[in-house]
Amino acid sequence: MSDASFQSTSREWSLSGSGPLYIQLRQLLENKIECGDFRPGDPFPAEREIADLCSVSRVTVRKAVQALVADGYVVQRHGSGNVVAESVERVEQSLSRLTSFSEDMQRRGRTVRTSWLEQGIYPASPEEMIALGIRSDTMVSRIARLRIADDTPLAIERASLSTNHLPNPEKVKNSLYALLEEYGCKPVRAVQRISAINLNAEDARLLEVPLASAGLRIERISYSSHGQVIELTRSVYRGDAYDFVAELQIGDAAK
Amino acid sequence: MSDASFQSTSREWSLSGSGPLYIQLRQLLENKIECGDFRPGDPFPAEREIADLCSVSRVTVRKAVQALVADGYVVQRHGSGNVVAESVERVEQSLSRLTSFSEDMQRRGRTVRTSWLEQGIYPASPEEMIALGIRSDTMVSRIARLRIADDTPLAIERASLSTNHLPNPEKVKNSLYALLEEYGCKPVRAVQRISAINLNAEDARLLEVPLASAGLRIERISYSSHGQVIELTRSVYRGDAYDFVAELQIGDAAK
DNA sequence: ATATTTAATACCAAAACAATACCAATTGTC
DNA sequence: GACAATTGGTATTGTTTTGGTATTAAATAT
Repeated sequence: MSDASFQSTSREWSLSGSGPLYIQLRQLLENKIECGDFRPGDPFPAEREIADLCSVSRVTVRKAVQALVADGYVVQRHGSGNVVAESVERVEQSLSRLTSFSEDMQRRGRTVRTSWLEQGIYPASPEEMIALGIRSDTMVSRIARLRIADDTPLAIERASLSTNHLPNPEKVKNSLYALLEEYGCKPVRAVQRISAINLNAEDARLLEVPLASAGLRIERISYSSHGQVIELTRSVYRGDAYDFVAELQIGDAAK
Repeated sequence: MSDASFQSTSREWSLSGSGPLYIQLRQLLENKIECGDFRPGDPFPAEREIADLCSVSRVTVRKAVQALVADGYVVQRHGSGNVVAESVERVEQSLSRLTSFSEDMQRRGRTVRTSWLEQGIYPASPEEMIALGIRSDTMVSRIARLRIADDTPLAIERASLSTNHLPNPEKVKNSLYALLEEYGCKPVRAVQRISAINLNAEDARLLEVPLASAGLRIERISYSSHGQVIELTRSVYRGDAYDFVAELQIGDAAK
């Protein structure tokens, strides 16, 4: 309630630039979000409040805010106020540890076979560029294999690595990680994103299931001990034949 | 009431901050619990008492208290009074990461709604009998709810419990785990099985997606500290709107 | 001059907030 | 067991806050 001359960070609330006010204001607000001045998740200042702070009309503020809404920066909520949104529209939830493919298969006593689909060096796709953090003119090593358990195709694994980390993808025979260890870039941490998809034509054929069957899609990014991205692996598992098992401890250990 | 300057402990009962009263009050009460002012185990001040102390309406107190109930801090008991819950908060938080959206959704500025589909006692299905380890003539408590964010249905949760552990499923309002705490059977461990399915007619209708769309199916079995099965929860998430994220440590730390 | 953009004023509508009054369940006492 | 006191539960309503919209006037571009 007290006066708002308090100033949280380096940037102020003054509009001293040139051009339309609502454009300047939009820039100002966007910066405040990008800088982390407004944390995604919590309330965005009310429109009248911003209007007072910047000494402009509320409609001007509105125009700026609406531009941010259009770009997905903030969500408007009539009666309760606006909030800073997270940029992703897909909802995420965390799990603890997951069992790995081989681990799981062994436990179920099944025989595992691998069929190679792809093994070589190719121009990087946009998705690979982003995930691996490489430039557009770089090549990447790709390894794609079909996992077969007891003559039933279970999963397709497509791994992409920078050629720095894996210059000779054709040499991978069994364990990718064993070879990586030779080059001294062993992954120590990984983040997996698990979602459900309807299989496309190619994947459905490979997995020998009808088109549009449900599949588990797992995108994994592995990091070295230095925090460097090592590999991007996109896998698709047959939904009708594979389960991921996660075990959680719900400890009182907290506090 | 003028003489509210009375002060029971280190902290006062005055609300001098800014913002909605019930939020301030919630904060105040939560602090008192965290500080050990109210010890877990026994009685929480009556609502009318708090109302007098803070010179606010009882409904305001109620709203604050209900927020605490939703987070598992307090258990309400009609007629006899409220009770400070045990260290449920960690349980709630951990399981919360898996089941409830509220936190994640609020972070994204989305409004969360829950629609109850089923709440009662029914004859056990074969699957439930096996998972819960009960005899064929036993009844089970079922709770089924639809999780909705911004008018977009995101998930269906179907929980089944033995009637020994949850004799009154219709009483579950917010937190299932807070209620379970009353009966002294709180889950400490859970195993989740994640798979992909093509949604059946009913689930597709509820989630407002085309028939046979891909969905994430998560089956969770929670255990008490005695290794007894507490609950079986079968959830279905919209594949096009939900990701699960898992972070893994690779290598030595395993096992 | 005329049309478009810009920004202000004033008013509308929806949601949340908080208070009053009343209902229902449990407990203790007689 | 009946009854009263205490406690949580609910409905209703008025107020406040907040976003939403129409209108209008000035500035700018065409």
